[in-house]
Formats: sequence, structure tokens, C-alpha cells
Amino acid sequence: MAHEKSLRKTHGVATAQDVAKDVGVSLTTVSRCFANPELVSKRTRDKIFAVANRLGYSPNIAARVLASRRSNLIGLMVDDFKDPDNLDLFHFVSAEAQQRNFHAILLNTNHERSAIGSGSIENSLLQQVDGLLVSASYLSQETIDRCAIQDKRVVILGRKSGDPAFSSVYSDNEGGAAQVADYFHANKIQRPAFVGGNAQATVTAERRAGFVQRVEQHYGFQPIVREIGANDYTMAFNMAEELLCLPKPPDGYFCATELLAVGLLDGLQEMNSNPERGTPLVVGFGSSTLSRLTRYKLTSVTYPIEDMVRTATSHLIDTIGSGMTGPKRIPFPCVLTEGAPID
Amino acid sequence: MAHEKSLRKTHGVATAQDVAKDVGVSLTTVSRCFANPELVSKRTRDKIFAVANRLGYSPNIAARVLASRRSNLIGLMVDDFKDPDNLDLFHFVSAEAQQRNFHAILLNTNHERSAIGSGSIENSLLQQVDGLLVSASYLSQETIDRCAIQDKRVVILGRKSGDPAFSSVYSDNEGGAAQVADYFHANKIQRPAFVGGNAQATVTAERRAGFVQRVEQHYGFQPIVREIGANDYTMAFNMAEELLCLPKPPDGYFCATELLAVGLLDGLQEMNSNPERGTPLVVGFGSSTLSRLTRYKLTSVTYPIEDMVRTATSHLIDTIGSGMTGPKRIPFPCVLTEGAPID
DNA sequence: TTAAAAAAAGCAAGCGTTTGCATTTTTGAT
DNA sequence: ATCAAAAATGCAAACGCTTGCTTTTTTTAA
Repeated sequence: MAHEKSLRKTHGVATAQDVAKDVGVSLTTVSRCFANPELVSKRTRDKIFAVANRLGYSPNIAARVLASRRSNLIGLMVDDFKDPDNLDLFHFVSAEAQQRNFHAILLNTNHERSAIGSGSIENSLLQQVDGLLVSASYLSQETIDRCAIQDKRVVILGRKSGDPAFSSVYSDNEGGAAQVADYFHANKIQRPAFVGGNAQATVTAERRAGFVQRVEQHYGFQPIVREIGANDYTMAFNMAEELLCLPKPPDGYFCATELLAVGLLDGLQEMNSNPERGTPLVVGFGSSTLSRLTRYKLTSVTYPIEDMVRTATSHLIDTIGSGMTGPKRIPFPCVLTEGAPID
Repeated sequence: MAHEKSLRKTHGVATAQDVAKDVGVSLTTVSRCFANPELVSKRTRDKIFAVANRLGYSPNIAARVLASRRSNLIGLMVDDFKDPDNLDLFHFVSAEAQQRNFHAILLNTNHERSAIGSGSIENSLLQQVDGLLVSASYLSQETIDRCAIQDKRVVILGRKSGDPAFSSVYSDNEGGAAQVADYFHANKIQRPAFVGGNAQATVTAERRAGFVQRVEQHYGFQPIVREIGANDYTMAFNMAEELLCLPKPPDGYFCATELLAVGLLDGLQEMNSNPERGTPLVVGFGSSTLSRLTRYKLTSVTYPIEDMVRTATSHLIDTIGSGMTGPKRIPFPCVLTEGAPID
């Protein structure tokens, strides 16, 4: 029948078409009104927004993504959901992304569940993303490569990019660690020790290296080095016992993360039956919110994590928009902060 | 020219069409092979997967969503990104969702940035989601309603649903809190106190109510009640001083969350110059991973958070798939756990 | 064998946008 | 008033998949 056309969808959400018809403009104009408002005259724009509002219209993302080939989605790859540091990370990424009209999603690297053919949801999601922020610290180069395969923008966060094609934003771990050695030396520490998590992680390696080298320089010998395998409170806690039972226990501990520092501190305190020897110095590394959850005014090497994350995110989004402005390496300095007050 | 058709896209990702052509089947079959494998014969299926694999094909989500009107996305609404509890939450939701081939995204409720017409990205995202898990504990009923507007499935997590149309999964806060009063009474506590965060939050209210009522029952008087406004470590820490300076300071504290308990404990410890009086009892409420980051073996009312979250997620996804099986209320019991050992 | 039922595969019409290009309207300068 | 340039709008072809329905193939039962 001729009038079939006038049948309106009774259910479902309003589409741009609905708005267009109601206002009396073309679908195109409505579309532009939301995607490139500056291309439509103020008069029409106002009318369109008014109607859109009344009809409860808002653009269908799927359709938009399909048509424009841009998802305005960036993925944050981390290797452990549960690491408290990653919470901050995700939060800052989200915040910055939101300001640039992007949205961030979390991608876990652990799941090597490629069994199900190439159909895994992770895989598809990866394909949808406009760019990738890779923060996994002990991620194989191979994995990183795989990310860039679809000529997707990627920015490495937290370690110098190995591949010259990728930008990276990272902190000066060696430098920061060296400062700790200086600090120990200045404070008359006799037997410095290093406690790290996963020895494979580049951050651990860098922090160890920077520390060990500077210690040798100051002391002429190597510090005690322990790597407990993971960034884990309990393991650090237990490490305290082992170290205290050494014939000559250390009197200065440099922990590769704040979580380790807190764990170790708690462990030391638990053990310490003769407090008259004075508490050993414990120094951490990081800027997690963790410090806000404990009573220790931890001395710690810090770096401007929020700045770094926002810079990385921002840079990523920039390179997505424009035609790749050549990869950059953006280092951030570390500073040793004594007993940072809570909050 | 007649042979134009054979021109292949030189750039970009392989599409289902490409795979179909290569294998020699129809586009439809390829599509089904990924969406409903059971509908295609094993022979063809294998061939298709092989080719898909070789070509690096994986379905374009945007297209799929557009065509099927299902995003396989669920949103988790929380009111504070940074709350450590919400980290767990998101993690469990993600895990469960992933098992059901869904993906979870985080939606923040704080941002009342509707200024920008109806075009905000949050708004659009909300529209894309197949269902919503609402965990914001002090969320207005109005906001919740707005969520359900597009006949979207929603499950309330953490408090009894006010609206009979929504399912909810929650813990028995009153009951748990009452157990604390029992515990205090059994342990000869003389002056019980309650320390809560945001008084508006339903969880706070319920825990307070359950505790106060049972205390009255046992003691014949009301406990001291303090609400510090937010679930914040530092504020709890400081509250310790205020309470200790009372003419008759409490000797048993029930804190509405674990974070508060830890903060208060630290604060008490900091203050406590005459330890011979014995340490007061501090009891928390919750099951966050927080307890794994501190040395306290906190006595605390716990509930099976992982179970709860997975149940909620699962239930949500179920109701998305099928035609709504009538809203349910799924309560979980709380139990008081004495000095839970660290992990 | 053969017919009916079940399984597998294909057709084609969407899904709701974006966007290059063409067309119309407005503006501004003569 | 006149015309070119700029601004605003419209047209229609994608974008890559899903799905109701139809057609073909295979299986099952008689």
C-alpha cells in the first residue's frame, strides 16, 4: 500500500531519521549536527537539538563506528587487573580520554585464550579499538608487535619502547633508584638491600640496575638482592623474616614498589623484638594511592603518575586523529620524597 | 570494466565477505559460523575457520551490533571509581561477563555532565549497553529509573531494589550488623560505638540500624554513633582522636566498612599512649582485598562478594537473553569472621 | 526406492550512521 | 543589482554484519 511508508516504529529508540523528519531537514544534517556541529547553522542546530532532546535521541554508536571506521575507543592493556597501581592507571586514562571524547576499556593480557579460533571477544574488541595504551610491564615484545599489526596506534606506558615505531612514556627508573643509593649512603646505611618483585619485569630490572650500580660506586660492594617473584604484600611480609635472619641483616631496604615496601615494613615490625637497634630504613618506589591506605609515611621514589598517564593518553589520541607525527620518547624524572605525609 | 569486481581491498582488515569468497560459501554461512557455529556443518566450519585464521579475520563488532541490535556489553555503574571495593567489583563482573561472552564497561555516575545536549558520550554508551548492573549505593531512585527507561535490563547490586521491576542482589546488612552487637555483648564490651561513612548510603543506614537496634536490646541504651561523611581512610584515622577524647571513650567500635576500620585502627594505635588499658575491639564490614594489604587480621562481617557479583552478573545476562523471568530478590547472608588470617 | 523431515546453505533486505560530491542558499563585495 | 565565494544542506552509496525466509542437500524411515 502507498501509505505504508508513514508507519512509524512503535518500539525502540529514536533514530536520526526520526529527528530529521520531525525537524524537516535531511538525515545528513542531523548527523552532522552531532558529529560536526560547526558545519550546520545555528538556527537549524538549535531546532535539531530541541527535537532530539524531546525524542530522547542520541546517536547510535555502533552505526557511527561502522560508518566512520572510528570507534573513539582506546584500550588499556595491563597484565594484572588486581594490582592497585592499575586502578589509578585506568582511572587517569579514563578521565583524560573522556575529556577528549574517547572512552577507555580495559584489556587483560593474561588470557591467552585463543583456542576458540579467532573468534574470542578479546580479539574482536582489540580490533575495534582506535589505539592502544600498553602498560603491561612484563609483556613480551612479540605481544606488543601483535598489537600494532592492524596499523593501530600504540603508546607504551612505563617502559622505553623497544620498537622505534612506538611512542613511549616512562619514568627514569635507573635515576630514581640511584637516588636511593645516594640517600642510603648519606644516611650512613651500612648494609643496603634490594627487594624486587618479578625479576622479568623491566621496571624491576631497571630499578635494580640503577640501585646496584650506584651502591657499588659508593660502597665498593654489591647490595643484597632478593626478587620474590611477584608484587605481593604477603610475600614481601614474609621476606622480612628471611632477611632478618641473615647473619648480618641489612639496615636499609630499597623495595621496587610501594606495595612491597609496605609489606616488608609490616613484616619487619612484626619480627622486630629488640627495637633498640633502631628501625631500618625502608624506601619504596611508586605513587600509588596505596600510601593513602596505610599509616606509614613512606619514603619513596615518586614520579608524576597522573601527568604521565594523561600525557600518554593524550599523545595517543593525538596520533590517532592526525597522521602520525613520528614516535616520541617521553621520559619523566623521579624524585625521592621523604616520608610523604598522608594525602 | 567487467573485472573490477575482482579488485581486492589493498588495505584494512579482512571481512566476512573475503572469507566467504575464499572458501567458496556464502557470506551468510561465514556469519553463522561465528555467531551460531552449531548451524553449520563441521566440514564447512573447519574450512571457514582455517581461512579466517589465515586471513586474520575476526568479526567486526560494530557491524554485528548494528545488525543484531545486541551489543553483548553490560555496564557497571558505580559512584566512585577510586573506591578499592569497586576494583574488586569490576574485576568479578568482568570475569563472569567474559565467561558468558559479554564485556563489561565501567560507567561513572558522578558526572552529571548532561550540559552538552543529549550528545554526551556517556549517554550514547548507556544506550549501547544490553544491561546494567547498578552498584552505586547512594544513587537516587530517579537515576535508577532513568537507567531502565529504554526497557533495558538492570540488576541492582548491594541493596534491595526499591522498584519491584528490578532484580537485586544484596547482603543482609542488618543481620550482619546485629551479629556485631551480639559479639560485643559476648565479649563484655561496655561502650559500643558505630562509625559510618556517608549517612545517605543505604548500606550505612542499614548497618547502623541493625547494630543500633540490637545494641539497645542487649544494653538498654544506644551506642555512640558517628558518621564522617565518606568512606575515607584519613577521616576515619582522625575520628580516632575525637572518640578517644570523649570522657568515656568507647571500647568497641563497629565500622561500616573495612577501610574505615583500618583507618580507625591506625588512628587508635597512633593515639594510644597507655596501652595497658588493652586495645579496644574494632570490627569492620566487607570483603575487600584491602585486608590483604594490611597487617591487621581484622575481625569483620563478611559476605561472599565474589559469589554475589557473579550471581548478579549472571542473572543479568540471563534476563537479557531470554524474555525476562520476573524480577528476583537474591539476598546473601553475612557472617562475622574473627581475625581473618591474611590470605 | 521414495517421500517426508531435518539439516545446511543461500538470498536479500535491513541495521543507523558517515561522507564525498553535488546542489542550493547566503553573504559580501562591487 | 550582480556575481563569485563561502556556507549550508541534501543525495546516495557505503560500512560489515544478521536474520527471516526460501531453496537445496542430506538424512531418516518406511
